[in-house]
Formats: sequence, C-alpha cells, structure tokens
Amino acid sequence: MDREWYARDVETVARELIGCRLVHGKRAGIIVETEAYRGPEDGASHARFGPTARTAVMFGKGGVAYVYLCYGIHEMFNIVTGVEGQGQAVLIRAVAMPDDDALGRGPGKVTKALAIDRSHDRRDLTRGALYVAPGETPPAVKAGPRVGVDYAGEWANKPFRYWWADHPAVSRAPVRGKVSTRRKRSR
DNA sequence: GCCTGGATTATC
DNA sequence: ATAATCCAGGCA
Repeated sequence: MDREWYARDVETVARELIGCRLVHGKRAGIIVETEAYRGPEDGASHARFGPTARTAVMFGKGGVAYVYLCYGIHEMFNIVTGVEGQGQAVLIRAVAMPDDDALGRGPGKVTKALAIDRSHDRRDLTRGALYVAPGETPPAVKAGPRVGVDYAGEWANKPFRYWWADHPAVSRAPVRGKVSTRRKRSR
C-alpha cells in the first residue's frame, strides 16, 4: 500500500486492513482483526497525552510502524494513519497464518508470528521488508467495542474494533466489565 | 526521582 | 483469579 492509502481516516484504514496481507520478509499472514485509535481526544489511545518520546511517531505521517512493549512482556504492532499531526494508529490484533491458525491470534501473538519487535518501531511500511499488500476480500466485516480499554470511559464503547466475521483466527474477546489485571504490590 | 498500572497471555 | 515483567508518564 502507498502513502495515500495510509493517509486516510483511521477508521477507514482499520476497516480496509481486514483481509490484507501483512508481510515481513518470508513470513506473511492475512489480517483478520484490527482496532482504530483516533487521536489525542481518544481516551483509550496512547496519543491522549499528546506527543511524547514514545508516541511522537503516532503524530507523524501515515504508513509508519508504531511498536511498543505492553505489560512488560508483549510487543504490539500498530500502523500510523492519517496525515502529520493527527495522532492516529491502527492496532493489528490478529492475523491468519498459513500453517497455524492459533499462531497469530491476539496482538502479542501477531508480533511473535511475524517476528516483529521494537526494532521495527518507526519503520516506514511503504518501503522495505515489512509492509501491507492486497490480500483477500472478507465476506463480512463486523465492528464492536475495543478490547482492554475499560479505563477510557465513553471512548471504551465506541465500535472501533473490526474483525473478519466468524473467522477462526479472530481473538476471543474477554468478558467485558471485568477488570482482573490488578496486581497487588506488597506495600 | 518515585510510583502506578497497562491496547496481554498463560497458567493456576 | 493472578503471575509474569518493564517502562512510560504523571506527579511530588
């Protein structure tokens, strides 16, 4: 995909990424689940604090990778969209791998399956070994609330998550309304 | 500087 | 239900 394609609105790109091929060298998978993060006004987005050392890339041009470490364990792959200053990005939550459907299920698994890590942060996706290409046409795409962003108030309910309807590689959405990520610190 | 808590996943 | 594991960013 070229710069123009990525420069469009984040919701459009997130929706159209479903069915596309995500390629990294010899590895590739079909994207079956994404989430749109709208910009500084989006209470669920890393962009909500404005540009910082980590998130400045989100405020740059579209078609660039944003990769960050989550929970100290998992690396998450995002694609910046829109034009400079907007702060939009799409999280790739699941890909269908040719051999193993379970391999690309869940955002932490996507980076594992395609060997993407923080060294790819800020990588230009319009040139090089990491890129998106046309793939298949999904029979149906559904939309619903994003996963794991209950802290974001009204923004948590917006239907910014897109997935290939009934595809087996789509991540299982956890039961919402339950927050069990609290870890007690002895103090 | 210190401290909180997370765009998650595996296992208990 | 909770451990694993680390660092960004708010606040003092």
